Amino acid sequence: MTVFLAITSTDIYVQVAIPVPMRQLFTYKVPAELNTKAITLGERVIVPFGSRQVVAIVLSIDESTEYAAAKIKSVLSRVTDNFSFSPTLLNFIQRCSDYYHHPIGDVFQQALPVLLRQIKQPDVELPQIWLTKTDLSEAEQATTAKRSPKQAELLTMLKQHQGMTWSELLTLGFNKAQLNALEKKQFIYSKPREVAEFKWQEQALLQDNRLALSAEQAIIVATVKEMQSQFSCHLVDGITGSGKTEVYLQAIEQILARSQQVLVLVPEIGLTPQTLSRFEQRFNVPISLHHSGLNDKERLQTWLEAQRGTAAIVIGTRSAIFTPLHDLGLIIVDEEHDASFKQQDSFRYHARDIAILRARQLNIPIILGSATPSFESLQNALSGKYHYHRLRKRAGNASTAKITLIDVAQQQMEHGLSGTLKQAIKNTLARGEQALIFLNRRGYAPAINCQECHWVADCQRCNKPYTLHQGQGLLICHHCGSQKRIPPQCPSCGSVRIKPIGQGTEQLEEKISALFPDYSTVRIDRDSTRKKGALAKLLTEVGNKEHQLLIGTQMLAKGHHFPDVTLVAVLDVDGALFSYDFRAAEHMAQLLVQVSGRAGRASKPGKVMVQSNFPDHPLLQDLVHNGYQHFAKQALIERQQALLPPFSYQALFRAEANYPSYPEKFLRAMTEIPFEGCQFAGPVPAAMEKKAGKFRFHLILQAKSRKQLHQAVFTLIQQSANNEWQSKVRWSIDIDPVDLSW
DNA sequence: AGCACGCCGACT
DNA sequence: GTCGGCGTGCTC
Repeated sequence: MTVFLAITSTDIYVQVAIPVPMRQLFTYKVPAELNTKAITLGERVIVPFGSRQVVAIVLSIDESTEYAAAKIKSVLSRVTDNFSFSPTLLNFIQRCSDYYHHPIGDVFQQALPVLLRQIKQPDVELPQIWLTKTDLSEAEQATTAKRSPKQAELLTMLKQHQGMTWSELLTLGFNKAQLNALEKKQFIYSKPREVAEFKWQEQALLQDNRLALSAEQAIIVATVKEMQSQFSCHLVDGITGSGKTEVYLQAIEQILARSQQVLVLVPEIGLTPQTLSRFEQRFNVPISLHHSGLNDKERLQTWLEAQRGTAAIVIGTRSAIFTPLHDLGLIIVDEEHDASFKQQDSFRYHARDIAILRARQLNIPIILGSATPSFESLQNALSGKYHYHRLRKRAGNASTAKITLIDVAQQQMEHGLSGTLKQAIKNTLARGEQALIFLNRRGYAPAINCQECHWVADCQRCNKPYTLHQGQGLLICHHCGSQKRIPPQCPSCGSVRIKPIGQGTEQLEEKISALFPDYSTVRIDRDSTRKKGALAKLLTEVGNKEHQLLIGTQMLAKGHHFPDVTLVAVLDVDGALFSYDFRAAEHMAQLLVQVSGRAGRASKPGKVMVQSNFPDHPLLQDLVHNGYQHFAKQALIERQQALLPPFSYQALFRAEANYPSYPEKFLRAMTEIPFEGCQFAGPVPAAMEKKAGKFRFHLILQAKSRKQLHQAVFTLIQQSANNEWQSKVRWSIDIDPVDLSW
């Protein structure tokens, strides 16, 4: 039909998504000469937009338009590289835009590799892969094995696989020098990878290291197999060392055996190498990577290999959920509770949540794995919405450190360190073992309490702790917005020692090495590992015991195992117990359990010591004595009673402007109309109220059902056009917000 | 988000 | 006199 239209040169109009934060499509005319080969949905076109040109995506093709003919411009050109969005991916991205109420053009922008968003389209080459030559001299190999073990390791790796890319090898920890050396010795050569759809062959499975499954594991693999052509969501809840990865591998094998592709999502910090290495040991199939260590060209190659069907497995971080896999058969989200799956700016999607959306759309299974499942996933599992699989048995030599609480209320503190803890660190170091001091930086504004009697300033109306806004010397309730001055004295005991909860560890990093001068201290955080390969280097040094005392943040809680670290010290958990952010305790618990899985080994079990002013707090007690699951179930009961997520649904409206009154007024105007089944909390100043000279306010909308939430958000967006403060503020929507502090 | 247009302050 | 500060409005 479209061909016929082209012949008679009837005008064709397209509605396109433009990379601007506007909730609308734009209509353009397609000149007949550009439509000789009929234009298709999902294609990219270059269009004039204002005074510039942009790459846009075709979302509808029409024979007529409602838009004023005089204002319509023509498409300048079509991008003819064949890499357009498939109908299913188009639909997926549109559904993401709808779910998050985020401008469609911006969503497409994020789903498209940087190089394909540009007017000047890249020259696409096939990725180079490295292979071993067939006529290797035994003698020479033996010499290499002896003289350069790392080269030998690389050679073995390449022998097992029919072609690996440089980015894979780099991610696995090899370097260019090793590769060059092997090439010089004429052991290996490179060539472009052919475009061929991945097809399962027997030698794709490297049999030798397949593990026997426990009964628990076998059931999961069998269940996934049974459901492999329908949507089903499986939560695999298993402690560190319980064999989650083996379950993934065998589930993946079933899918690969049908020549289908697998997408594996991992958290942002450094888990890709470990995952890749496990997968390479098992499968001789093309694996493509998508993580922050790759450049734009490499990411484009992953995207293209997935689309062409060359890649059998794609391993990637958050944004890999938008990879255009050609025949996707299974999605795995590892460490599904991890906060890095949620994007925290512009398009605030949660990769785990939309991964479920994508699996549902494609009628395929999805596996969520974690030792500390998010309350959302746990609730879905407990309620029967997901298949719930627990792995309780630990394989062989794995260990989990025990958590103990140190009551610091009555102790003399030295730079945030109690005497008890200081002694424990000393003892650990004296035994020749390593200690890790964990700095759990607050991601939330603190409450205040009395240092004498532990009275906490609560909002009487909401029964929630007030949040301190130091700048103004005010306490603000982040629930109802009520404010009061900081009391000069404790209303309970009259003491003047009123302090923010969870502070006083700021300069610790500098002081600590002074406290233990005989040992080498190393800091592992964002700053010290910014450089490429820096983290790997530090981890190696720690493994070699070049450092005895490690100081680190969040990132040390993830993935890496430290067998010789037998003491993990967590200096302060109290902030999480008294936060207006109802998820603070959940995150704290996940962190403690994750670190406890990082330390020690069976022969040398680790210990986690946690300092608190409130060691009797029921949540802490529950976690320490009954474990994460029990704690989570208890906390879920509290959430249910308080009607908090996952028993209700939230949207967070953020607004910012150069004057404090604008965002507040803008958001207040939104609260004027009530919505069925919905409540507003706020507007309140953001915990980080003034950032980059802008004043920021928050408004939370909470609804009993998803439907009611979406209806209300939809209406509020419509009405915002008439909001008299609308032009004075920048504002955005966060559906299912997880970080309320900024 | 860009980008142009426009209307006021301190410069060669 | 004009260069440029950023407030405002528009983009098919």
